Amino acid sequence: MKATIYDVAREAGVSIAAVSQVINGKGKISEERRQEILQVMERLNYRPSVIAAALTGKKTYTIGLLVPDISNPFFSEIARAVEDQGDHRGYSIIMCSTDNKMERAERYLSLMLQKSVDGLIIGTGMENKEALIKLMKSIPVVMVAREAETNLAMQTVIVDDFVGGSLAARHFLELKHSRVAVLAEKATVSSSRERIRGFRETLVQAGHALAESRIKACEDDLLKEGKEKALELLQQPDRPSAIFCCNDLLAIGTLRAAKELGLRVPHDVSIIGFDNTILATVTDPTLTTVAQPTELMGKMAVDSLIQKLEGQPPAEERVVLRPELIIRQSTAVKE
Amino acid sequence: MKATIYDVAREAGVSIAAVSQVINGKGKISEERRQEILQVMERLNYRPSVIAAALTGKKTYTIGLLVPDISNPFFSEIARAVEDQGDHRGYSIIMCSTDNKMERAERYLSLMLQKSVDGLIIGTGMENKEALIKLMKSIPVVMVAREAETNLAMQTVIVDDFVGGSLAARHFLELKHSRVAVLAEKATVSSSRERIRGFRETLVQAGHALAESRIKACEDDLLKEGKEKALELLQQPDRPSAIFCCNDLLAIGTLRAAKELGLRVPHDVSIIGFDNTILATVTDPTLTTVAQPTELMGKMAVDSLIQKLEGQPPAEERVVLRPELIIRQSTAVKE
DNA sequence: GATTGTAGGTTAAGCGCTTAATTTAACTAG
DNA sequence: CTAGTTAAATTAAGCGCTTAACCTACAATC
Repeated sequence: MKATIYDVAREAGVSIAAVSQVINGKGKISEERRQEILQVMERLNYRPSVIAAALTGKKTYTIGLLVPDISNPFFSEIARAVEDQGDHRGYSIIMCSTDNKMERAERYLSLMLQKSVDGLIIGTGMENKEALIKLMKSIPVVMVAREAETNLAMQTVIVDDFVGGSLAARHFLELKHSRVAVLAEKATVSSSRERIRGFRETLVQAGHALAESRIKACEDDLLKEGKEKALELLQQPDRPSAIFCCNDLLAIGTLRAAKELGLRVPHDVSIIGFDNTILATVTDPTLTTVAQPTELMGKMAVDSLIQKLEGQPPAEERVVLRPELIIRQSTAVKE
Repeated sequence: MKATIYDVAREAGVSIAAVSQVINGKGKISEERRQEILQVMERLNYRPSVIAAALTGKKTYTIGLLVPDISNPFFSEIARAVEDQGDHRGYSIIMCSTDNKMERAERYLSLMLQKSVDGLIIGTGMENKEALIKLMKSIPVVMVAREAETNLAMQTVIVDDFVGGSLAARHFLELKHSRVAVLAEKATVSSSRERIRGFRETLVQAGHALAESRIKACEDDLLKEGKEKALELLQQPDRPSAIFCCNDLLAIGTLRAAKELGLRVPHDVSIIGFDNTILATVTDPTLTTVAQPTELMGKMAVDSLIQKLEGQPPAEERVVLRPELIIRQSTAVKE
């Protein structure tokens, strides 16, 4: 059986309060007693129960991380960064993959509350404003890589998706592509929306247009659906010479579609991805992509959350990081 | 403030015991009372605290998942499968990346105990037998994708790594490669060891040998180190015509090394990976690799663990799944 | 009509810990 | 020598829940 505070107290011949005090380094205890108690704790291999401590008002030192899919490399990289920084600051991470499904997200949220996590890092869409507002009343929340769909003041660590889309467009324009298309996630994904907006606006400013028919969105299995939608795009009359994909997974789907149609990348069609995950570095051809500073984002999200739940004033409401275009082999001057 | 069982009891004009009974569907309560109480719970948006329930001997419905690195696609795929099945059965997952460091693993384990997780799924090496034995006395443990380094009877869900290595060797032999090399993880990783064993044995049976100098191991950053070690292998006198890599990440490192040396894959050197992660499908050339049934493994590990911690007799001590060779473009007949 | 059952509750202890309030002992000052 | 301080430790209440044991009507049995 695991030793409890009572066991330690009995062995050391003191009250449990004394033991509690040395655990927490509070209260008044003579150095002598303290050492005795520490020894007993050591001997019994005693570890205070986080559960019991939490019940008396202390924290659980656990935070919930909501992402669309932990097996998507972008999010697993975020998750790793979050875990590391969390660990560094003494917190564990419960992971929740929502598949961008509101139903799943809400179920997980309610569960996290029941489990008394100290705070939440949300990297998935929160379409339900009501729910979010209510949530924030009961627990500190930080958004990461996704915008909250509300005008509420929220801690947010995000990349400037608009600029990201704009970078992609500018690159295409420099390469003389004006007949372009976009492959995105479904419209409820805020980051996709912003990327498209930035992409389109830059295009428009250069005197070009982006017809709705040139934008396709994917619901679920990004790889599979991405390929399907890319096929559709690439088989449109007046085939686009360049496609901007709102993440690397979609870009890979597009790569596959191109291959299936016998189109060479970048010769026949240029492709830009987003996220700069490990995937972008290994594809054939390697992927030109808009990089997000994943590690930094994860770290900042954690710091921001912990700062909040330790009651310090929030340093910065919104941290907007700069995306960066990484040029590799999947883009070239239009023939 | 969050409503407690007391609030519900007061509002409903009953004792907290009555409320507890309807929460747990136990005891004797008239259908009438039950409905009344349910309504009050609904109205107050009451959710029982898992923490408090856990303190009275119930479970936390949380399990710890230890893997070397959640951002390694193989493990993030495992993690996703574990999460899904866990969620399905009512459990949440705390994730722990150990980087194959004993120190990290042990720190995490002790933490998981303090947090009273119900069980542990371990997908990382456990070199410290003592610690493992002690651990198993206090909490149910299931190994996944890694062998426990002990002769203890342990629930284990694993792929037959020996056969996996053997499949790779056989494939090389069929392609007339006999001057082969191996790129592995460090020797403490049981799966790497078994894969090498299977690989070598098959080679030996065919009358060939595998010199120690032809085996290189990586410690940490598999991608970076993998490339370095692969460079070494590929620059040895009498350069190997084929390299077996103990996972896809290492194979990618090797791919990069080959490219850097101006060697064509598979023309100049054939490469086999292991895991069949998403990476293997996107590389250039796509990777011949030994596939593990990740999804199934994750699912079975969870089921096995839950069965154990719900007190049912273990169905099967050791589940050994069959690996499968997926032939893609990175291997070809020796020139 | 006394006995036995039983459905439908309630009481109260306890899970392992924290913490405010209190007690005790030792010491200082006047 | 006594009142007043202070340091060191204890007492006890409480966190939100579970559960065994107990109580109370009321109906059924002979």
